[in-house]
Amino acid sequence: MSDDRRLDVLRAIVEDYVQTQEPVGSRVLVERHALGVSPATIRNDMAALEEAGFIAQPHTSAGRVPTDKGYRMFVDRLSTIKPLSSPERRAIQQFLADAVDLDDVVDRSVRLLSQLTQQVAVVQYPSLRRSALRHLELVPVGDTRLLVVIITDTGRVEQRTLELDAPIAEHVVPELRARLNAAVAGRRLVDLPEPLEQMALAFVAEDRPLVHRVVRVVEDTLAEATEERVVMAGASHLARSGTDFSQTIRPVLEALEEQVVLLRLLTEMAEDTAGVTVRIGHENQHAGLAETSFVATGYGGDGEALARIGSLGPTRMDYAGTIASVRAVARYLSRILAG
Amino acid sequence: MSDDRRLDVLRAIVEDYVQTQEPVGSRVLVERHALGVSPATIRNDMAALEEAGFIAQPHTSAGRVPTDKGYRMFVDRLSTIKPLSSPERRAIQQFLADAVDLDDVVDRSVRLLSQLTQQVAVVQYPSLRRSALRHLELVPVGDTRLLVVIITDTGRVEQRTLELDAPIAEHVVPELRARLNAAVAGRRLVDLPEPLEQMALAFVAEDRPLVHRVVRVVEDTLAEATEERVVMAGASHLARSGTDFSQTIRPVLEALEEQVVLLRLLTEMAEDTAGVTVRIGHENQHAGLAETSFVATGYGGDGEALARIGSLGPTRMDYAGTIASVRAVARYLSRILAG
DNA sequence: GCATGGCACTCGCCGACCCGGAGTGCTAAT
DNA sequence: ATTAGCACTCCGGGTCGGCGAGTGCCATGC
Repeated sequence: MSDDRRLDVLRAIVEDYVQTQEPVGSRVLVERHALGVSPATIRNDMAALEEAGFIAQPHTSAGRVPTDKGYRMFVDRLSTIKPLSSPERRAIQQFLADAVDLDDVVDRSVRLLSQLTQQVAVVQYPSLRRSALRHLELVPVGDTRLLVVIITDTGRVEQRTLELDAPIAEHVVPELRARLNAAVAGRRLVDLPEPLEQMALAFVAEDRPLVHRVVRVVEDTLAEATEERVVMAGASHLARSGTDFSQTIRPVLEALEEQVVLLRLLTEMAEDTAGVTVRIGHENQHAGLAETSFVATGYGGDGEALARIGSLGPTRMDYAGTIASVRAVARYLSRILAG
Repeated sequence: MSDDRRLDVLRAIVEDYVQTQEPVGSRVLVERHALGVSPATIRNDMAALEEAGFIAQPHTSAGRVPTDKGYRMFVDRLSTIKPLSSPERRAIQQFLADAVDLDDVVDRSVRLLSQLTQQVAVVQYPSLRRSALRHLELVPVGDTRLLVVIITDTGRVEQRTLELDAPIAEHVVPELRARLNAAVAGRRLVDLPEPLEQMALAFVAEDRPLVHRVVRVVEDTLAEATEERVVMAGASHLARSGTDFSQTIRPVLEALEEQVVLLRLLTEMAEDTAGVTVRIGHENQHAGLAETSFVATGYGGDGEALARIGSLGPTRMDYAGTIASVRAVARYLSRILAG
């Protein structure tokens, strides 16, 4: 018995099942793939694969269906990554390049990926904590309110309103603005605390409280992991016809509406920016996602990813194609943000 | 024959059908409602109602189901608005009051409404064109780029990057910022063009090109109807079990993913801010929404609404409850924005 | 003239039944 | 180790009948 052939059989089963959505039997397997052996032989291999937990049969005498473990093996052994066609690449590049600002870039990316994979796409905004700051702006609003606008080098803009106890002294704002910007410009969040503390010392004692409050807001805003934003598109693909998946659609939609769940999905994956991570079925923590797989990778930043992007679909999805699409969009997205 | 009773019958049919989701027959009708007549009498009325197009029977001998026209009549005659319970009101108020910024307010509103109605909720961001400007900020980025940040009195923030041909003269930015703000502060978009033109004249000729470009960006940004933003929540409610609606779910999800469709949905409704508008089934232009109804109203602004908020569900929805919820959320939302 | 009771009729739904086909596992032979 | 043959299982689809809900109509009563 050849282990090699068994893996071939597994691969063939996955491929056929993904395509037809129906349990695949030994006969059609030899017909559609050049396996060079008879159905009976395949049956023996299938029995072994089932014993090992890679495939299962829904009913006593139906064909076989891959299990999560089977998909896992399939994905791990997946060597052939189909590259996208070059018109496809150009289309992606062009579409992303037309974006006018960060919101637009992210929006286009998520729609694009959803379109390419015909699945749900998820994109995380470039992380604030890992971005560098480009500019801080202070805008007095009325007497006792101060609007703090934070602009990062990825083009992300965050705003916070600050309620003050006492009216703002006129002279403080311009000075604070100048010093703040001098202190933070070009720095990443991680490197911020000390320069900011230093800067605060430069003010006269009576202005300190205000300065400290502003500093705190800036730090809080940048630190809030909660503020990580995630956008999603293509939910309608979940309702693709001809699949019992439509029974499962409710919990999936519910999961996808929870920012928290989306975020965990994206961040619980391996930290290396190079590779593409695949989570299959029950490997996802969330119960509602037990029948879905998620393919994700990082984008932006060198070495350490700025944020992540991924595609979610039924476990019976086209893994090779999805991986290729996710990787491609991530690459062009990184390029846009860097340029 | 009493027309009054016929309307009662129609009302009873709608109420029962909304509750049970099943065609309602003459017998159960007299059992569950105190109509004071026999099933046979009801049958006559039903025949008349069917003749008039208010109800229909799915199969020759099944109960009756309201048509779009029937729902329309029902809604138009709907006098009893059930007010929300006072704990409910308090909960709404509290939940919205906890919001930290505009994004948060809108986000909370849409989730809240979705929760209350157990349907899809849609909220439009306060319109830029109708908002007043609070502040304009100019941030030079590098030598040839200028970031324009626009802040409205509703707390909305828009940003645009401007690519310039020539490096920016240092002295221009502060002056421009000051004059711009003097020109626009507190004004609504509609009233902007002249003051801006006037202001541009105050600059020496060589700075005019830059000034004009900035002015143009501001006007364009505020004018772009495209930039109207709409957020949606509660898509999972579409997949509520026990309804053939799950067959129709795909086109609905597709429609809801199109910002354009959402916007049309919200803006094609009557312009009066006071009332709640209801669109039933085919009254919605979009084909995918033929089996849904949409309940919406305006919020913010006095007299003329700043933006709109609404709830979308199957035509067989609880109109009275939905109308009450939409109205309640809109009211509190307006209050928050005004305060 | 409207309401009502009675009655025949129409269908849709459900369970029973049956059959064909696909697929398997096993065994014996190569 | 592979393969052909074969008996067995079981799902899916199709047919059939009976049941029940509901209707429309007619004759009757107030």
